[in-house]
Amino acid sequence: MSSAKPESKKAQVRAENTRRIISAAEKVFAEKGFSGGTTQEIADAAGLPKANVHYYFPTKEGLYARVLDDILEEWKSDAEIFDTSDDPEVVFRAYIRRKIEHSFTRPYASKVWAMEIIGRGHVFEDQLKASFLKWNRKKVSQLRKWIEQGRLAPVDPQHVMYAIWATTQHYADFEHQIRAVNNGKPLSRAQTEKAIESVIQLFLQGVMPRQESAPIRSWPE
Amino acid sequence: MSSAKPESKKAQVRAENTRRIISAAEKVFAEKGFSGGTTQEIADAAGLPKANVHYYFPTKEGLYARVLDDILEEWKSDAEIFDTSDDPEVVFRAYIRRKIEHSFTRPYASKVWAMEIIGRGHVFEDQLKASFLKWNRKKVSQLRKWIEQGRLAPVDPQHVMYAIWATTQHYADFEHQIRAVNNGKPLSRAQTEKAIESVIQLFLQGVMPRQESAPIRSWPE
DNA sequence: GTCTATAACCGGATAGAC
DNA sequence: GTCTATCCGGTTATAGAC
Repeated sequence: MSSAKPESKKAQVRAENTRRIISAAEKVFAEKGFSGGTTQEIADAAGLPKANVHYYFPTKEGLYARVLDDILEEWKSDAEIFDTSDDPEVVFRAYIRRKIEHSFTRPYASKVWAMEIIGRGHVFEDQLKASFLKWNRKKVSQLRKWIEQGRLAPVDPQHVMYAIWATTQHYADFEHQIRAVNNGKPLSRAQTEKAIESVIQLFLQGVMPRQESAPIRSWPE
Repeated sequence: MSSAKPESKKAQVRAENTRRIISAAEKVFAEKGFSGGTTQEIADAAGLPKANVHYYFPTKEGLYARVLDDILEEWKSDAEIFDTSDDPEVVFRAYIRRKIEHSFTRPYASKVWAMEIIGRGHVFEDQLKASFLKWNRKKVSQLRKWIEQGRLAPVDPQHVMYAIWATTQHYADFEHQIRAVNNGKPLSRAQTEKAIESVIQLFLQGVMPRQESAPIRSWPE
């Protein structure tokens, strides 16, 4: 009576439980790996009995695949700027920033993806590869077009993409190492901003100094 | 009689078995993670019965720690150029090249390290951190010195190190993803060379085009 | 030092009451 | 849909003969 459709209440509970299980699984798989993370631990993190996890996701493998599927969608949404701007500098700045921001706001996603690829990558191979390759091809041809127009240096566009993914996801995947360097503390907001600026500068300018007042090369071989 | 010291023969067998077990463990842990990789699988890969693996390494955890210890030594030896050259361009070229070469010749090492750091990183925290931090500090101060001398652009040296590690180790850690992009085939020697050149160019010059004939800045803020 | 057999334990999955 | 109790396969580690 309180609801027009009796089913919609149940559907809502179902959606909520599903979401919580996936979120808990992302965290557990990120910290323990697929084999190391137990369904019991996922259930505890989701606040449900273990049997309920199996009710929503009959197998651990299936739950894991679902988690990865969601992560690929995040990877894609991070690149939306490719569709809304045609300026390479604007796209690089925005894409790198968004990727690194996500490395701090949703680090588990990046970690699970990394572990999947590092290991044998069965789910990637069987269920995600085709979608990923199609998406990657589109982004790479955008870079290639800019290179042909002389708006990007003549660098291999695929390797540039690899470098963006590597440098930005590093802040999520190697969080423990970075925290150790930072005296055991996670990076502050200001330090996060510094990381973003450093990576952007690397891509836009490299690390060699610019000779502002010297039109001829002043560094001998 | 064929050997002066009777013990040395046994010591030799011991050294050989130890080496084979560590090498097998590196491979198995890289492909399956710490929890997913079984001692049985490691024993099979080493060509020994499982009980013998336990004879040399009483616990799986201890074997894993030993594998990681060896990998940190490799990371350090990759940076030897920092001690033999004082030219930033030479050092960057050599360090990046050597790191990427190792990503192709010994990919399992990089994968095990990555998984350890991505997960909770207990062994890193307990046994490797101090040695790693000391080594890192030394390399970073070398970069900082060059920046003060104006021989490197004023970029944060620690983030430059992160970027080098990320981009070079990516070719080992994300090998499956890269192979998928490359039509399922591992990179050829020529493609490997292309990867090395691309990453070196990224660090030395960035991706923005150079205006060779324009001595004054032509890019407005 | 090597190997077979086994102990002790744990985790994914399910049965079946509610 | 939810939850308790349980099964079953697999894993680390060890005992003990050779």
